[in-house]
Amino acid sequence: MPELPEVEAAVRALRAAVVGRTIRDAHTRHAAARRALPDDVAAALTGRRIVGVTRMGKHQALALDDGSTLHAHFRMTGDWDVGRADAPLPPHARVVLTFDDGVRVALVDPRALGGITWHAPGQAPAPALGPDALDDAFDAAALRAALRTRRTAIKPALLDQRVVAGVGNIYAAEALWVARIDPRVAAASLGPARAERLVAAIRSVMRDALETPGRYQDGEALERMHVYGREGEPCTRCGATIRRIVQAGRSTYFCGGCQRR
DNA sequence: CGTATCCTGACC
DNA sequence: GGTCAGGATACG
Repeated sequence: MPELPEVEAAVRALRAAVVGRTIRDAHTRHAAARRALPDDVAAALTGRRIVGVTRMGKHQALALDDGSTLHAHFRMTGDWDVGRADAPLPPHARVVLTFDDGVRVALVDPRALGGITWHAPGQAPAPALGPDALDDAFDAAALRAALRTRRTAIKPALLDQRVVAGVGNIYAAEALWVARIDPRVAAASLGPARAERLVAAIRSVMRDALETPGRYQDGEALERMHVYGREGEPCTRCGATIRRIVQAGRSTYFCGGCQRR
């Protein structure tokens, strides 16, 4: 499910449930999850205490008391299920962590593209990322600097986590609509004024989503979208028809009327 | 840039 | 049966 706002909500729930708790059992329930977290590595987690949970873009890091890190990524369909250890396990639970106080956290991930990996102290858990979309370091100057050498269109560039961390396919489309920028515009051609508008739009789209409970696959969340999933519908701003194109293999929705090249 | 790949489920 | 899906990476 996750772009930055959904991951942030998941991190907050996880943090409240597990910081200060000690792992009593860790195991995987799917071949892909086991490749990422082999059985012996999972077994060695017993006795480790979680000392902190942080988010970097869409990545999550669970700091352990021995200086090592559990790195979690939801990819397309991951989410945490937090509950009691004696409750029935939800469908598609791929990794299960049980804690000393009876709390159980499961990585629920129907497509099993996400996962948890373990990293020894000093090993970087996440790949190099650009500034987090909600970080003050993400401003118009930083965005333009990151885009200057790109030869791609702005929309696929926004999905590159080295440009800005946390933006995904849905909110990239929504932010470009808010900023009135055509997703096909060359990334490197973005001027100062449009970069400013785009940064502000990304922030506001992320903040709005963060403040709204629920997930964006819910009908209620999709109703708030201005362009995503709305091919053929009239633009709420100018009335022109929302279009769908494919960029870098992914759907892009935009309004051909008020999003300018 | 495009394509394929990792997976499963929903939908046509 | 085929297509598509919120992500990311590897390769041509």
